Amino acid sequence: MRLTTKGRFAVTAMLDLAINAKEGPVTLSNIAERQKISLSYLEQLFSKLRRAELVDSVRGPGGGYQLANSADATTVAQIIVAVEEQMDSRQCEGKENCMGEKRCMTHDLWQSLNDNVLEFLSGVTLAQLIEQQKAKAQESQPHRIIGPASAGLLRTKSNSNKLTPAPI
Amino acid sequence: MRLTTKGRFAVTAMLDLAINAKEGPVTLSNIAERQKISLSYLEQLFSKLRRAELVDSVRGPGGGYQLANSADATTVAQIIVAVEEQMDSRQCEGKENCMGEKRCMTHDLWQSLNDNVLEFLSGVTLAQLIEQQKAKAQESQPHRIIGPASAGLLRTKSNSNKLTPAPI
DNA sequence: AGTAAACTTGACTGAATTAGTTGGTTATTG
DNA sequence: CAATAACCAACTAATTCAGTCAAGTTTACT
Repeated sequence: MRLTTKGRFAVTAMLDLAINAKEGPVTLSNIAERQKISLSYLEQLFSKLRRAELVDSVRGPGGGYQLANSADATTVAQIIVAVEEQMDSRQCEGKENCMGEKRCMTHDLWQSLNDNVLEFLSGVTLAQLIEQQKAKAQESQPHRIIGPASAGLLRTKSNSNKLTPAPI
Repeated sequence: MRLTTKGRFAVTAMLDLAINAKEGPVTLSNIAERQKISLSYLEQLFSKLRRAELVDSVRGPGGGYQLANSADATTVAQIIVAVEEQMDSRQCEGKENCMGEKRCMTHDLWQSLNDNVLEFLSGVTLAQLIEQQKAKAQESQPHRIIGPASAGLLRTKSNSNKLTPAPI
């Protein structure tokens, strides 16, 4: 998995959709205007989002896009996976005995790091982001918004707790 | 923050360093050979790593690089921040009243997402990665290596647990 | 002191990705 | 039929990624 501005744009657009498509579909031109993202770039992104079945499209006048699932069933992880390319910086491209002896170190290592970041982002839904947006609008106090969402990470089935968390 | 192959290369190289620089510094040529990364690309990466004070360099014959701090005081987050460019896909470039009314949505939103991923990666040290590498070499059973390291995420000081984790 | 090993730096390159543009076509509504 | 808006494909500029090349500098060793 990869984290670039592309994924950010996609999540931003999906957030806009979740907020503004309560009654009827929303056009990409609207999103483009509100979020200051170019229309054609949005088209590319939503083409991927549609193929990933995260949004539904309605053609013709009065048409536009809607979330395919509810806002609390749509995770940031889904959006990013749908939109970002995946990275493969292993010198072995899948084959097993890549470095001869101890199999190139990065082989599984990054896979698990990926999995963990992904699992973290799977714990953050659009609904949560919207709620935080509202909450912040009232309090207007910054810092640590999504923090507790990381509770999603606790769903790890494993239990071998050999690893001690490092001090910051 | 951003996650690309660049950061992966850097972490891989730092891991190699941590493992092989137990006695005396290690040359980039050695790392390049072992990890199959181009020497000059490593030079660029280590230039940044040195400026970030994550490695010490020793010049002259017999020289090379060493970790500046111990392996369990060096986190994946530090390495990635040192090496990756940072992303800024906000249409407002820092100024406050960007969208007029509700300040462009992405303004703090991504900051907190960033912070959380970063905090997660701060919980993973080189020492942990090495240990897992060893452990796996014996068992040779894949899946879920870093999982429990996410315990680092529990260090969130906050308590307002309004956000319920979403089902996968 | 001289020299060679090794790091350091900068400028430069091709490929890939990002972001945006242009110019269509199809489907749907009125 | 005309307007709207999704869909689609090719193309472009800018940026980043990854690597190359060619200097320099520092240090150790003879």
